[in-house]
Amino acid sequence: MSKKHGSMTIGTLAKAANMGVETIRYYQRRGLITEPEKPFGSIRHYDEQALERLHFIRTAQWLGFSLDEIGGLLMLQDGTHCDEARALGEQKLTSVRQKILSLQRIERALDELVQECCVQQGNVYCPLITSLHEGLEKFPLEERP
Amino acid sequence: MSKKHGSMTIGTLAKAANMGVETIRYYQRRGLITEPEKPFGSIRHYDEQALERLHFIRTAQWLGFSLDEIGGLLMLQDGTHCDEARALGEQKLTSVRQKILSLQRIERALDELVQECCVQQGNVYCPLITSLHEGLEKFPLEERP
DNA sequence: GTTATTCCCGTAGTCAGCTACGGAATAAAA
DNA sequence: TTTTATTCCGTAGCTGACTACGGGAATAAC
Repeated sequence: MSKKHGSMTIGTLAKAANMGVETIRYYQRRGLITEPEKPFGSIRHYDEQALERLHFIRTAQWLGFSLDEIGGLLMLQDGTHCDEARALGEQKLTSVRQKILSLQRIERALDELVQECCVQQGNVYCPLITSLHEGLEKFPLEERP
Repeated sequence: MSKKHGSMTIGTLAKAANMGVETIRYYQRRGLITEPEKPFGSIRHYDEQALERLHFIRTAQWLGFSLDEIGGLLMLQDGTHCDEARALGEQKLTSVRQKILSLQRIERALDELVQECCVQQGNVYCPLITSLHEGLEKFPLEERP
């Protein structure tokens, strides 16, 4: 914690990003973050950008993007492929919209179920479970990847 | 397709549930569905209940439950644990809602960016990714398991 | 009655996304 | 300066959710 941010070792970076060192190294191997050149001696140093990238990866991942997809997003970064970037961006936009729709359906389903579960106290059968059996059969099961 | 439903072989069950035989056998191994006793000869027979259970599993899975969680739900099935079931459902509901919000932000960002990307030809930096970084920094990163 | 499926069962492989191991080199703390 | 972290790097292992393989038994189709 002595150096200004802008020069973290992989360990401190990992701590800052709240993930393991090995995970970062794994992302490097996957090409998701670039391994900084190491100076004469030996140890590599990472800057704020790397941390941001890790945050980005985690968020995108949480949103349901695979590491490959995230790699695609990150490759748009150099700015020299604006066309491809736009294409990929549009593609992602479509998939994001689909995900939103799916999640909204899920939300409605779950919401209904939880409501029902509150109301019918003292029932022998939990309506959540029953609904999962009965009520959800009409839901589109096919749309999962 | 000769026997009345109530006596399916694993293959027909698989077909009815639209999944592979191996998947069903896998669920049996995981304890998600009980393996019916096999009569004298050799072949096991499955009834409607098994099919329902498979539907349940698939639906719950679609709702974002892991197989372990589904196992938990199935154990609550006796109806005496309605509270726990509700809690589990509410938990999922919360996380689904958060995901929707995040995705909607990403959607807006992507949308704007794709627009901008068209306009600003010849720019060195693609505004798409930059904004993805900025826009996402405020997101709740901590809530992932 | 002879093929051809289908079932049974165990084991093994796959894919994504990590996580751990081990041993040498280097940096930080005492 | 010695001890104690940390880093580096390759390789191997793990978890979740399947998916496939192989060989023998049982049943269905012709």
